[in-house]
Amino acid sequence: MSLPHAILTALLEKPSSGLALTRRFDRSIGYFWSATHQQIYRELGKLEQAGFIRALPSAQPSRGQKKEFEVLPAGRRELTRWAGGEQDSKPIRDALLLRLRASAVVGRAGLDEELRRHLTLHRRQLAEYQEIEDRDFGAAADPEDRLRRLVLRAGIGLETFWVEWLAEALAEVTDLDAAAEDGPAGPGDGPAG
Amino acid sequence: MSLPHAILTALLEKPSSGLALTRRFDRSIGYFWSATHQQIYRELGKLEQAGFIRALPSAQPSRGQKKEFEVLPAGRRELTRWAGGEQDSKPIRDALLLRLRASAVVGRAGLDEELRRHLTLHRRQLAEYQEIEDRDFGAAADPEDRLRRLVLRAGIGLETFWVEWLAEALAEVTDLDAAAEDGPAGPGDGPAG
DNA sequence: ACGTTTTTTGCAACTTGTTGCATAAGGCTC
DNA sequence: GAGCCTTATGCAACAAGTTGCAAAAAACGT
Repeated sequence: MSLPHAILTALLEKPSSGLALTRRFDRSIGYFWSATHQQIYRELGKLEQAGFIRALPSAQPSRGQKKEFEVLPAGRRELTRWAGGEQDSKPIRDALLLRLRASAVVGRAGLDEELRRHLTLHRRQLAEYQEIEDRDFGAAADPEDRLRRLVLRAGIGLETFWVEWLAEALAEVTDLDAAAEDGPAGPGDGPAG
Repeated sequence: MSLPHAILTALLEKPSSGLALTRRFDRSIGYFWSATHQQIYRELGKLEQAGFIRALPSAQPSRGQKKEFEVLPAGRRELTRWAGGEQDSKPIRDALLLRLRASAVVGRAGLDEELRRHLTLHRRQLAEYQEIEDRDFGAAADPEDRLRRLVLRAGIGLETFWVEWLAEALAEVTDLDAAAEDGPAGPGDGPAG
């Protein structure tokens, strides 16, 4: 729904080719709006047809040959229009939380390993974000960078939350498994479900 | 990808009709795995064909007539199998963060209103979660409820994070707008972008 | 008994996102 | 210059999610 606007933003920050965009989506923008190269190429085609962007004249239209895009005035207007409206954040869809809920019914086999795995992943992501903050946002500068830093701090806050929650969850599950070994077990209970 | 497992979990917790499931997805399970009634009916059909669930014998197969489903042993096995694997949480896709990034390029017109709107929404959601915790999870009880409470606490933690971040963002944007009124403005700057 | 509303299930068309592969150009190696 | 890897663009088929609507049954009012 907002992929075109993500691309317009990225292209306004810096005109790029499809592959360069894909790379940037893997790094900065993709942290909060991911997209595959397929989506990006398809959307670039649509945006070009809509007259929002155009290929830089240097490149001929041939397959396998780099094609750089820049945003046209109509594209900037469209992004401005979109940014003036409301952005509804859709509800969470988190498979790990779903699995916890499932584990309450069919048993907790392997749950602690999975929690530990996620803990590692989120710690790594948090470290990456903090590295970016240290590198790119030393002293708060112009308004543009202060807004971008705000976005980064959302990422840091989210990862911090997950790391803390996962630690709490791990402690709880460990406690449950220990209790199941001594005491009697209820239905669907026990570490080897 | 995990909608069938969300439904199996819900049906194991309590056999239900399609509409009843939809209602429950609007409340508890949908807080971390949302689904429309369309998705649910379609998936119920697939699950029935796969032999994972069956309609309770009482109901005849006729349109507009309630049809309750229960999970068959094969369905429980499938859910157990799924819960034994890895659940990859997909990257965030947050339109508000995207908009912040866009606002850094095309101006901050209306940004503070939007932040305030989200703040209200997240405060409301947080209150709803806390009400559920107070109502349904007084004293920590059996292992099943302790796991479900853990899930709820993830929701509470996430909403708490957003409320805090939005307050921080609002302060930052207010400060930027104030600075733009006195001092000189850079490119893409100014409260009326 | 009759029309209206609500409940419940479902089809069809569409949009968005994913996966696997194809194709072309350019550079590197031998 | 033939083979191979990397870069770069793109098609096609599929899977998942959304939107709008239809239609049968039940409940309700008069």
